[in-house]
Amino acid sequence: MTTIKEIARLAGVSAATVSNVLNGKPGAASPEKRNEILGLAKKLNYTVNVFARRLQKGKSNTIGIITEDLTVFNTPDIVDGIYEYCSEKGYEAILENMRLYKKFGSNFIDSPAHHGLIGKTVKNLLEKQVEGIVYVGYHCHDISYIPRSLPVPFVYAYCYSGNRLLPSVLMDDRKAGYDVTALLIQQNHRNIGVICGPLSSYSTQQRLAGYREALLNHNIQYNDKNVVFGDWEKGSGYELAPVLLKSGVTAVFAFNDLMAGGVVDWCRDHGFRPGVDVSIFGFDNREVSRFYNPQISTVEIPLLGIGRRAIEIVLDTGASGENGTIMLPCMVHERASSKR
Amino acid sequence: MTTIKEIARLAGVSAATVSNVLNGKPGAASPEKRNEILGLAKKLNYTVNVFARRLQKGKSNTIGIITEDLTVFNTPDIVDGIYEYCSEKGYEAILENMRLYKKFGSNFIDSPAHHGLIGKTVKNLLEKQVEGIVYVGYHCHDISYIPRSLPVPFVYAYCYSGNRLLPSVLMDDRKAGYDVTALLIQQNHRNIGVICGPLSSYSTQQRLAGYREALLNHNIQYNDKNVVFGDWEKGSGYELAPVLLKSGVTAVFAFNDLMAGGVVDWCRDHGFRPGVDVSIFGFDNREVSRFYNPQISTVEIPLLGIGRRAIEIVLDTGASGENGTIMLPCMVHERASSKR
DNA sequence: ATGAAAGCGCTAACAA
DNA sequence: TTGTTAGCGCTTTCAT
Repeated sequence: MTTIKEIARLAGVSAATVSNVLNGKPGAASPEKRNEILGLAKKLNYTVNVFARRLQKGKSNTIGIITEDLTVFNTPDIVDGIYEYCSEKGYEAILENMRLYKKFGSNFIDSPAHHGLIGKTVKNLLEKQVEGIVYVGYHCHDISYIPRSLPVPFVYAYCYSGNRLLPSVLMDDRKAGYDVTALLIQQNHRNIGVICGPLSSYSTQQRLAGYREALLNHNIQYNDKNVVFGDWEKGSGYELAPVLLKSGVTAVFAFNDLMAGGVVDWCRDHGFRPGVDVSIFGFDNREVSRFYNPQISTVEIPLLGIGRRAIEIVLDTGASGENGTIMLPCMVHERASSKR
Repeated sequence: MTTIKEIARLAGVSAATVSNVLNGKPGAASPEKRNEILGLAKKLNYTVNVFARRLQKGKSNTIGIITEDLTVFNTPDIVDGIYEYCSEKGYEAILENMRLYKKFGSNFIDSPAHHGLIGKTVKNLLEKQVEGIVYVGYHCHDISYIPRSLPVPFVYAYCYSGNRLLPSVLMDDRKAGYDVTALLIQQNHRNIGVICGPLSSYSTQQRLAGYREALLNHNIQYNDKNVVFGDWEKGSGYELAPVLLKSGVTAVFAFNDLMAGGVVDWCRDHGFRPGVDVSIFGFDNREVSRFYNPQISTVEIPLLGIGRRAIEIVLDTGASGENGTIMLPCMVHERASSKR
């Protein structure tokens, strides 16, 4: 690797002059010298060593991203949003992928081992002089990890610190639950079934709260027979569909697209026409929802926005909303599985 | 940020001693001094500046990854494979995401603007002293970009340099085409329809070649009425299905899962039972294929392996196979859409 | 057991 | 217009 020194030697000037010329300082050298230096740099394929530069400048212009698992479906878009904002602001991003899901499955979350791993990862990032960190969860869960005496801003994205000690950016699950329910009510459904995820899930709780709120606001009696709990997998949608449909619901709101797909299947296997006899809603706007037949109505999570907002807070140390938690609105997509 | 110097001052020793102690050099200091230094480091939350260290050591232990688009479905797993191998070898990875697909769509590929962007990205990585680069395509396409006088190894993953000047790692599309066809033949299909992608696509050409080879090896006449060309979208599968089925094929091999889904839909809409009256195969093993009803038989691309192999070549400057192109075998998954 | 000194590649303040 | 000097934080001889 060619260095400034070498160019200086060949051009017969000092390293300082080369540095100045290469950095475009006006009047750093005579036109001839300037050209000579530039020519040498090109010929020798000179590349600055950004780390030497940063060391000297005392500023890294870099932030760190920690992902729980890059291969879980929502993560890349969040990361993408972070990168997007960074490049707009002239920042670099370093990505640390913990590969949690692949390595440990779901039970690992918020365990001491998990906290330990985060600590190690944070330290690693800190050694690289990052000026802030965004932590990207692979689903919305509570995470009580608090880095001890963190010298840089730290924001959770797509997960949250239940103890509210660190800012988080999430989608507004409650509002989404409300919106879908209100939409179905507006379409004259009075008996709306819900297939939740496990009750322990934050998203389940929030969406369910939104559902109840919408019923209340429209003077519809809440009926707990209409609320059942699945496990986010397609199979549970298939199994729970009859429970709801036999008790007379005219619409089913499943809390993810996979379970909604299960409902669609059950309907078709048993003579109910999705989108005609029964309206079906999913959640997540996964690829499968648009691909399915019929296409499944769903709710899009503002992933890019979550990423952008999180890094925005980190960099601008900006307004962090009430309780340090920011909720971004989701977008409802009506498709054939629910259109009337 | 605490520095070694500061600790040295507080402990009343030299920076060299602190460095040695912190790096675990045996006999660097007396036990008491040692403890004092370690204690101070902990108390002051000391973190090494890895860049200062690297500058001094003259080695970055870092490789660069360039992705065409991180959010396109196959990319994260390839990246994951790269990270996995790196962490095994104690290497760091820097990710540069060009966001091509999101920003420009498909026409951008291999255009001068694209080459310019790659050049810029490579330069960027080089400034960070990477010791090698893996370039990850978002689909298998030719890319004629050759970095001029690259000082570090450069490998294409999931795309290839048609001029064979740089090594590439790909899946073996031809073999996959052969395997699926042979499997169908073995299941007594003699009239096998194919829905390709556009003929300009490398994967299309390869898989089609494999298809023909399998027919040939089993003494089945190739019939070009059985080969049609779609656009990778579900709709084209739906439209082309009748073209094939009405001419009497008993099996349809679509070159991606989306188009296979379209075939399934058409069959169901017209009284053909997928997996019974007609066998349907897709390609890619996307989430949708397993989610569909019936589940779609498909071919899994060894994404993780492609990533691992690519970085392996970069780091070990290892055996780069014939023509510098390495083909990794795919895995066939038989599911309900084709089981007999 | 401990430290002084040199230097990695670069930039910036100040001189000349 | 050009150069000298100093130093970013760290590691590594080589002395002591």
